[in-house]
Amino acid sequence: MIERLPLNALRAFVVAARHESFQQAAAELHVTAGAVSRQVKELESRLAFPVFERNAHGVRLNAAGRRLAESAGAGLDRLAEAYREAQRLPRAGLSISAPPSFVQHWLLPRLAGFDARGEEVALEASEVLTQPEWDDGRARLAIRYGTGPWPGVEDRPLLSDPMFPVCSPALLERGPPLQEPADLAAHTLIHVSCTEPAIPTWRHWLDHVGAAGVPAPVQWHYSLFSHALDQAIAGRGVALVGRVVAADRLDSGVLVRPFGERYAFPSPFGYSLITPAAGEPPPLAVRFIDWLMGEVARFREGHPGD
Amino acid sequence: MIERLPLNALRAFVVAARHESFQQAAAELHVTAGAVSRQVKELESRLAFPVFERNAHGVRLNAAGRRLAESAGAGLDRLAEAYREAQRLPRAGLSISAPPSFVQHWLLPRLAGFDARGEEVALEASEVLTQPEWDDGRARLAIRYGTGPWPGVEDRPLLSDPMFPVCSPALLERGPPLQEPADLAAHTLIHVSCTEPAIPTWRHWLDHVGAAGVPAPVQWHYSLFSHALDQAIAGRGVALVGRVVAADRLDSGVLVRPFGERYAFPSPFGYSLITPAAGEPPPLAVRFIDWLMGEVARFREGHPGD
DNA sequence: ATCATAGGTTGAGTATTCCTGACCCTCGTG
DNA sequence: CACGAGGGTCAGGAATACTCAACCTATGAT
Repeated sequence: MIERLPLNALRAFVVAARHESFQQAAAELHVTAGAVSRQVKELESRLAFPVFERNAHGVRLNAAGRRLAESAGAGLDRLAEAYREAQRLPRAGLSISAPPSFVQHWLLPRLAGFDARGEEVALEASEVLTQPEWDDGRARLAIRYGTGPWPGVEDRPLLSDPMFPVCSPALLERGPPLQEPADLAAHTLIHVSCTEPAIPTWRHWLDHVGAAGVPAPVQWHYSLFSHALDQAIAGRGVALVGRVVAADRLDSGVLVRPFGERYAFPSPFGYSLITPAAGEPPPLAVRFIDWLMGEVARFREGHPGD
Repeated sequence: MIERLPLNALRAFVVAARHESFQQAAAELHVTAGAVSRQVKELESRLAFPVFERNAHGVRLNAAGRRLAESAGAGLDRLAEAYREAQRLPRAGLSISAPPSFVQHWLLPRLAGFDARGEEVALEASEVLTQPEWDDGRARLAIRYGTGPWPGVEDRPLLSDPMFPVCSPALLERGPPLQEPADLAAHTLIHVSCTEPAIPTWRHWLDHVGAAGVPAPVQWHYSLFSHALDQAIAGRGVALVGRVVAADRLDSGVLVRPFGERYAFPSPFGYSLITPAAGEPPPLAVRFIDWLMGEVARFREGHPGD
C-alpha cells in the first residue's frame, strides 16, 4: 500500500489542514497557493470525498479531513523525526560554514596548507550573518562576519576588519585626483550593502575621516565583497571594503589604497570562529582550528591593523 | 521540516530496506531496479552517508540504514494506515465492479432503466476473475464471471453462460459451408483466452459436440469477449462466446448462431452477484440489486438456456 | 579460461508530476 | 462600486522520476 500513497498530496494536505489556509500552507511549503490547491484537489479526487469545506474567504477542515489530518500528520511527523535523527547521526568529516567572500579571498588561497589526511571537509559558503543552526552530524565550525557577541555558542574572535577605500592603480593614476577624501565626490563609489545587520557605509567612513560635508552618492551596491572587489579591480570605481578580503589583492598590487594607510575606519564588524558550546570537538576539527589560528597569526603579522 | 522531506526517496529506501534488494523493492513499487537505485542514491547524497553496504550480489542495510528504515518505515506505515482508513470511510454512492464485456454488452444497455435518484454510482470495469478486495467506503457490489463458489462473501448466481459459436450472417451465407461442427475446420476460429482460470476453449466445445477428431487451430486469441464479438461481427471468423454477452447481438441480427440452438456447451462459468458477507446494504444498493434481479429475470424469460 | 547469471549502477532520453503566472471566482468591507 | 482576501483553474514551463540499454563485479558451471 505504501507504493500507492500520494505522498506529495498528503504532505500539502497535512500542512494546509494545520493552517486551515492554502496561503499559509503554501508559505510553509515554499510553493504557491495554487500548488497547494491542486494537491488538495488531487487528494480529494483519489479519496472520492472532500476534506475541506470551502467558502469565499477560506477553507475549513471537515470531519473526515480532520481525522485524516491527525493520523496522516502523525505519520509525517514520525517520518520527519526519523529523517532529522538520521541527519544528526555523527559522521566523519568536517563542515565549515563561512561568508562567500571570506572563503574566496582569504580561506581558499590558504587552505592548501591544511592537510585533511583523507577525511571529508565540506566548505559551505553562507551569506547569512547569523550563527548557524547546524543540522547534520558532521563536526561543524562556522566563521561569521559580524559584531558579536554570539550567544549560545563558543565564540573566538579571529580577525578585526577595518574598512578603507580601494581602487585600481590605473584609476588612481589616470582618473580624477584622489588625494583627500573630498576628492571622492568626483568618483564612482562602490559599496557592499547589507541591511540586516547594517554594515558600515561610505557615509560612516566619510563622517569618521572628518568629511561629513562631502556628498558621496554611491552608484553601485553589491551584496558580496567579492563582486565589489572585482569591480574595483576593473577600474569601475572606488570600493569601501574590509582589509581581510582585500589584503591579498593589495599585496599583489591589483588594488591600491588611494590614501595609503590613512583613513582606516575601525569597523565593529570582524570575523569570528564559532563552534558548538557543548561537546568535545573531534580530532579533525581540533587540527583545523589549530591550523586556522596559525594562519590568522601569520596574517596579523603581515597586516598590522588590529 | 516536513516540507524538506525527500518523500519518494524515503519510500523507495524503506521498501528496499525491507527486502534488502533493489530488484524486489522495484517489483513492489512497480518501477525498475534502476529507479530504486537512483532514489536510494539520492537519499544517501542528501544524508551524506550510505545506508546500504553494497557488493556485487546485492545490498545489505548498514547500522545507520537500519535505524532509519525502522523509524521511517514506522512513519510510512502510519501514513498508509491513515490513508487506508480514509479510503474506507463510508460515503454516499455505490461502487459496482463487473467484467468489461459484461458491462458493455449486458449491463450498460440496460442501466438506463435504473434510477440512481441523484446518488453517485461508480461502474468499474474489472478484468479480474477473482473476488474483489474492496478498499473504499462506498457501498460495493461486484459481478463476477467464474465457476464459484466465492468464499467469504455473499454469492448470488445471476446468469449461467452456455457457450456456442457465433458468426456474422454474411460469413454464414458466403463463406465455406458451416452446417456441422466438422465444417469449422475450414474456418478461422476466434477464441477468448484466459489462463487463470481456464475458461472453456474450442477444444472443449468440439469434444462436447462429438467432434473430438476435428482439428480446429485457433488463429485469434482475445482477452475480452467484446473484442471477439467485434471481430466476429466484422466477418473475420467464428467466435466461441457466452450467451450473456452475445444475446443482444444475436437478437439484433448482427451475429447468428451457425448451428442454431444446437450445440450449446454447458459452461461451468457464469455470472454471480457478490456482496460483502457482513453489514446491512444501504438503500441504494438494495434498490440496485432489486433492479438487477428484475433485469436478470427478464433476460431469462427472453433467452431460455439455464 | 570462458560463459552465463544475478544484482546493482549509470548515461541519455522520455514521461510524468509539480509548479508558476495570470486570470478568474465569491464574499466581505468600506 | 472598488478593493482585498482566499481559493480555483488554464496553459505552459520546470523539476522530478522513470525507462531502456549498456555497463560493472562476483559467483558458479563447464
